[in-house]
Amino acid sequence: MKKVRVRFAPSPTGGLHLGGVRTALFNFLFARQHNGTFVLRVEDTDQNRFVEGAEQYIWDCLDWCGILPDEAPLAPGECGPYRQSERKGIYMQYAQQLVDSGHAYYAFDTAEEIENLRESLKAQGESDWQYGFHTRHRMRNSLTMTKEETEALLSADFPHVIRLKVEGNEMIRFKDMIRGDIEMSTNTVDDKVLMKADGMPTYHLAVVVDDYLMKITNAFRGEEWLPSAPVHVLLWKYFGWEKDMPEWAHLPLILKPDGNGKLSKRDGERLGFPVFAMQWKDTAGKAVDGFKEMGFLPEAFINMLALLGWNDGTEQEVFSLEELVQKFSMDRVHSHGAKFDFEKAKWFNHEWIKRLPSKELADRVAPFMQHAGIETGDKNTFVKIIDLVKDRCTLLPDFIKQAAFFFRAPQHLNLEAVKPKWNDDKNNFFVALIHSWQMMQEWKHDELEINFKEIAAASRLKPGELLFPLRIMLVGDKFGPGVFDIIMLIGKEETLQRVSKALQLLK
RNA sequence: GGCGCGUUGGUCAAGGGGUUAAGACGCCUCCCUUUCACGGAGGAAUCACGGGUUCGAAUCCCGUACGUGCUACCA
Repeated sequence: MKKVRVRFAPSPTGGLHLGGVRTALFNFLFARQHNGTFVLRVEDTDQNRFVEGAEQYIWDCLDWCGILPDEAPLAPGECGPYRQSERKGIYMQYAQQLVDSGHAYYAFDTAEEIENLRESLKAQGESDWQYGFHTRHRMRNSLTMTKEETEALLSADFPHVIRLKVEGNEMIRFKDMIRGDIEMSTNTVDDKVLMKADGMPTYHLAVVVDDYLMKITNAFRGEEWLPSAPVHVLLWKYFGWEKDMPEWAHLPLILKPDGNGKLSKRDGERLGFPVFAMQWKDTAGKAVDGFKEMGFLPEAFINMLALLGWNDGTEQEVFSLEELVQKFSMDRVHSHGAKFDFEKAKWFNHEWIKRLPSKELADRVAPFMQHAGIETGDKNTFVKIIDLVKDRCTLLPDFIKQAAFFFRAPQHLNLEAVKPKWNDDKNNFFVALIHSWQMMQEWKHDELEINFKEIAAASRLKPGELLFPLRIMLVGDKFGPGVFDIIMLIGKEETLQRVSKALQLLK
């Protein structure tokens, strides 16, 4: 049995999309599960689309998610280099091999010529033109020219590409781990360009050569690649590497929440949710926040992504990375796309906030608090606060509102909620309460509560109708954990100060 | 247009011939809590449509419709 090797092969062209992270995740899970190797290969063969910093960014995203690869440009292994631009020199010989064996040919048609031809045919109502087995004989290529003519053009460095020569009327069959047997006719696949005029390989040549050279055993990619899979299968065959061809798995698409179609960055902006894992700054300096900045825990992000197109068949929905490694299986991945549901994504985060130990959570929350100008101070106290409010927080920034009043008196008191039922009796109660609490030797939860109830009873008022105003005085509004829990944490001095101040305002 | 892939509630989905068609999110109604949450109980699907096969079909087969992807010297 061959050692499992998988690769995530993104193009460094911008922010890392949800779907990309999921592909990386499935690769990671599969590799870990089979004690295999997870490779990150950067597919930067398109020099026009190359974006500075995108590669480091991809690494950072995977790092944040906790699914770093074993081999990558930044962590070289045996099969480097891991950037296709740096492998430029090795593709030509393989393309040449195909030319020599008659499976590829030189084509000298310029992009303009082809475009013009396509346009004119379109005008005649022939819209499905493609450079292929029934048209290649009308074009300028080494199949239609004499050997001498071809040689002359080549030695004169006339711009050219190398195209795959796809024979017609052949059925290509291959197995997809998710969809089972797939069958397609070569009649619908065109003579794909293998080597571009700039000397770079196209995706088609590069994936096959690199997957072979990197000994990839399982190739996972998005469903949008399915139509060109025959090209790749053909390439594996023409190279004579058929027995080493990886097992394919074409992952279902992640669709936009409304309507249909692939989820795009624009949808996120339009509907108000992130699409990238982490913040991406484009070359113009415009930044788009990702799940991280939005306050997602990587545990939740990964969990949510795993369940987008996969489930283990039980009712379990919350999985840790370790559990996913254990339970993930490609044959339970769906063959149809799923609409992205941001509400459900938030639910996953809420679940993870509730589950993560408060001590751990505190470290994740602290940066958000600091960003809001709140110093979290003593860690033990902060952990207690986190423990008290975490049920109420869905995204990490929610902690700012839910916990701020522990650190500073509320800026604004929602007295409107209290005033309608405010009266002298209540006022007198609080005056008595302040007096009594000032005398307290020890500041203990149960004793404070007992004392509170005693004074209430003496004032012939129900504790409930007094607890509510007290909450407003301490928190500023109608939310937060138990009033006495709050009192314990903010302490005697602060408690009495807030109550006194509120009483002034209520006069 | 051609080719591929797909189609169970608003969304994610379990289900692989016989079930009252799970569960989750969201929504709605209650309970708990005189806050907000958490927690708990409940409510809502003629399984795209039409034909078959079968004693019996969400499940198998064939059509149709619809959706989506690809159809670049982009990946």
